[in-house]
Amino acid sequence: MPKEATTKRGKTGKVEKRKGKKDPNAPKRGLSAYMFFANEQRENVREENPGISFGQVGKILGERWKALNDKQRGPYEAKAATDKKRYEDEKAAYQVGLST
DNA sequence: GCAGTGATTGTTAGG
DNA sequence: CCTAACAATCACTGC
Repeated sequence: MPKEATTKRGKTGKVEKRKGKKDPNAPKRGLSAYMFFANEQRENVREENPGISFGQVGKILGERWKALNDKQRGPYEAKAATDKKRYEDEKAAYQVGLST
């Protein structure tokens, strides 16, 4: 079941910006393909839709994201994977400080 | 060995 | 300052 549409926020509806800190270094994870995709589309989308609020851009961005083909998401996923590696570094260092 | 869980990431916009 | 839809993620953890 926990395989719904990935649109599951917490419980009350909060997803990001959690203040509760549980890890000492909190290695945070890497970004996601959408983050990189948005980084480029944000300029393009907002250009085609000047004056629109986030509600529009946000949704449009999401639609365009999937509108791309798997190969188009490739470069984005690639960045996501690269960023993930970046996180791996923190995680590694973060673990080192834990395993003592 | 398996399962799901939570935490996080970035955009824009406005009160 | 923060949240909200939009999407992916995916490493970590517990028995």
